[in-house]
Formats: sequence, structure tokens, C-alpha cells
Amino acid sequence: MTETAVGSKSQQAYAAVKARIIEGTYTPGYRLVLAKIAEDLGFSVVPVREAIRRLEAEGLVKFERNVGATVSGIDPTEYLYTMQTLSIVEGAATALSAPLIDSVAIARARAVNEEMRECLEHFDPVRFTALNQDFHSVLFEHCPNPHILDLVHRGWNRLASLRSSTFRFVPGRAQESVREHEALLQLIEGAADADTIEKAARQHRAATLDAYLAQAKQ
Amino acid sequence: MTETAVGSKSQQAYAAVKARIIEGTYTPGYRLVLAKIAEDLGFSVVPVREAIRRLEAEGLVKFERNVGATVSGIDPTEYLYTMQTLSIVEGAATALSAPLIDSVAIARARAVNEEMRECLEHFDPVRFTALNQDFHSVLFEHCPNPHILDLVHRGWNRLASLRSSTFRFVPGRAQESVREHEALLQLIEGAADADTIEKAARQHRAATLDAYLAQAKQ
DNA sequence: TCCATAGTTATCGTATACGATTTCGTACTT
DNA sequence: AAGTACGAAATCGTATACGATAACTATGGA
Repeated sequence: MTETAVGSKSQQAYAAVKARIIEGTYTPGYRLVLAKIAEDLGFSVVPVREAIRRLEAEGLVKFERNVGATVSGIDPTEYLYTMQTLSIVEGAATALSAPLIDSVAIARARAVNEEMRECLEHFDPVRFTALNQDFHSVLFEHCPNPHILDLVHRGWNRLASLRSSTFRFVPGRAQESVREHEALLQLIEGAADADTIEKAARQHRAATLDAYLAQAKQ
Repeated sequence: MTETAVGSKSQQAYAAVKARIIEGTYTPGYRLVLAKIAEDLGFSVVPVREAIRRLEAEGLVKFERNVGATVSGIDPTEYLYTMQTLSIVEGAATALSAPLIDSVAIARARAVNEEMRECLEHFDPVRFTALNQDFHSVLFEHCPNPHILDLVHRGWNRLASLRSSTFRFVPGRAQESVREHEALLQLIEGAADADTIEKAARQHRAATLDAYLAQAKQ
């Protein structure tokens, strides 16, 4: 994920702020004051500033000159852009990875998917989301193109910053998602052609977007 | 292209260094010494450092802790990753844009392609490359997803930094490229379905990669 | 009461300074 | 002569300081 060696304060600040955004401590719209974060971490403002700029490049933070940084908002348009882009890069990543996925990995993915199904019964959306990423991460383990994988991760991060927002969990969609995962695994097991797998994976993400759009329209 | 308002020195430094990389003043492997660049531009090192980090995020430079930054190299593997990713995002961008391209834009694109053909006769590879981007830029003018467009531009920048390297201009490929452009225009004019257009656009990029790989194998 | 304006405060943008780390060259030893 | 160790130079990483800009507040007038 293009991580430079840890250890530098700039790097630590990046990781710290990113974690706070993703775990929801800093919610969208939250004002990121350099001096304040620097004091919190015990650093000076310079490395913090660098970290914020990097987060900006990833789309997690919005920076306005002479004003400051805020955690990127939950603009529906942005959501659409992100989901659409994600559907494309996830589709490609899945298709590229598919021929390299062995039966052991398939079994692991299936186990994760089973856990997801259980999460639905106990209604644990946070864990469900985490497992969902795990599921796809297993599939992408041997993705032959790290650039594409990087784009996937960026999309995920962006979505993570929207957590606990209106975008999550359209009713019924989660169940469908689990079913689609199984279907995807069967395609991979059956060595379906790349195009079929790509379409299925793409559609899997696109369906979540469609479900949101349908709901938003009401 | 995610440009923050110009005017800040950090921004100017970013633009200046990026331009030097793309135009070839700083060739791959070139050592970017912060203090030196700062002196050149008349700035202090802080904004320059920020600019370099941003270029690192875009993949144009490589940064090593306590050592410094160098212009990203011409590693064949990186080339493969970039081209493959580009084929995917260009394919998607083209398919998404296609329904929004009007006949005027088609005519403009065709004119650009005609100029490209002329470039081949006079053997003007630099202009040919620039026109190639123009051609696709016309098609992407009304791309409904700016994120995807941004990814396309990043890929182009990355390739641009490889200019005058071994990767450019596999013999015969350029002629083929012009023909594919025309075929693509006809698909768009004929309102072919999104999938067909996406495949054609993707293949257009992939073919250049394949041509390189075939040549490299010898 | 509301609006405009001036002054104050908060925050960013950049410069300078210095400590930390790496790299390179030189001298010494084997 | 080759290898190693030590030291100097170069460069980065971070802290601190200050000027610039925007946001806020209070005050006076309509």
C-alpha cells in the first residue's frame, strides 16, 4: 500500500490520523487542526502537515488553503464515484487473481463468507464490513498487479471513512452479498473465463451501489 | 487532476518538478536533492519537500528515508503494471464517456487522429505521443466519473516520465494504433454497447503492451 | 434590531536552524 | 594490494519561529 518505512514521525502521524479516520474517531467534517494533532502526538507540526497532505492525496481529507483540513465528507456524488471506480478495479483485480487462487485459499474465503453469514444473524455490521474486506483480500492475495491492488485499497479506505454514515447497510443487500460471494467462489473454482469472473465481481460491487441509489431515490 | 489552488510555493514546486520530469529535464534515476531544487526555485526546502512527497504518491519519484528522492526508474515490471492498469481504467473511462460524446467531438477526435497519421510520415514521435493523449482527452471530455479520469491521468504521467526510454515506439505499433483509433470512433458513432467499447479501448492499450513484451522477449 | 466594519484571534504557509543518518573518502592495518 | 575503520561532508528529518491569511467577535451606526 505504498508504505514508506515506519519510524519517521511523519509516517507515524500518517498512520495515526488515518486510523482515527477509519475507526471513526474523526468523523466526516471533523476539523483537523495541525497544531492540535501535533500536540496530541507529541510531534511538531511539520510531520503532521506532511501526513495530512498524504491523506489528502488519498482522498480521505480535504485541504483548503489557509483554512485547514477536514475529514472528507459523505457527499453522495463522491460515494457514487468511489463505488463505481471500485467496481472496476475490484473486477479487474479479481479476474487477474482468479487463475492464481488455489483450493486452500478458496476454502479460507468460504470460511470467511460463512462468518459473514453469521454476522447477519447477530446483526454485527462492523464485523461484517471487516470480514467483507477479508474475503476479497484472500482472493487478491496473489494479485499479479500491485498497482491495481493499491487502487482497491484506496477505495476501501475512502469508504471506511464514511462508516456509520447513511451509506452503509441497505436492507437486504448484505444477504445478497453473501450469496454473490459464494457464486463468485464457484466461478473461480470452475475456472470460468476471465471475462465472466470480471463481470461477476464488478456487478457484485455495482449492486451495492444500485441498492443505495434505489433507496436514495425514495 | 486534484490540483489545489495555485499560488502556494508548495504548489508551484510541485508543478515545476513535475514538468521537469515529464519534459525529460529530470530523467529516470536523477537524484532530486531538496536543497538544490529549493535554491533553483528560490524557495525554502519545506515546500519543495512537500511537492516531492506528493510526486512520490503519484509514483513519479521514489523516496528513500535519509537518502533522498530519485525520479522513478524504467523498471520493465513497473511498465507492465502501469500499462495493464491503464488499459483497465482507460477502457472504463471510454465506455462511460461514449454515450456522452457528440458528433462534434467525434469530428475533432478524427482530426487529431489524422494529424497523428501525418506525424508517422514525418516521424515525429514526441508530437505523436502528445496527440495520442489529445485524442483520448477529447473522448474523455464528458467522462462522468472524475476519479477514473484522475487514474488515467496518473497513468499517463507515469508513462511520460519514461519518455525517450526503451519503451516507446515499437515499430509498426503506431500505425496500428491510428487504425484502432478510427475503429473506436466508429464504434462510438454507431452507439455500440458499453461492453464492446470497453473491450476495444482496453485492447487498444493492451496491444501496445503486448507489442513491447514481444519485442522484449527477443 | 440588524448590518457593516474594524480589531482580535486562530490557523496556516514558509523560512531558518540544528540534530540525525547516511555516504564517501582517506588513512591505517594486515 | 586489499580490506577495514574512522572521520568528514552531504543530505535528510524535525523543531521552532514568524509573517500571512482567513475566521471570529465586538462595537458602532442605521
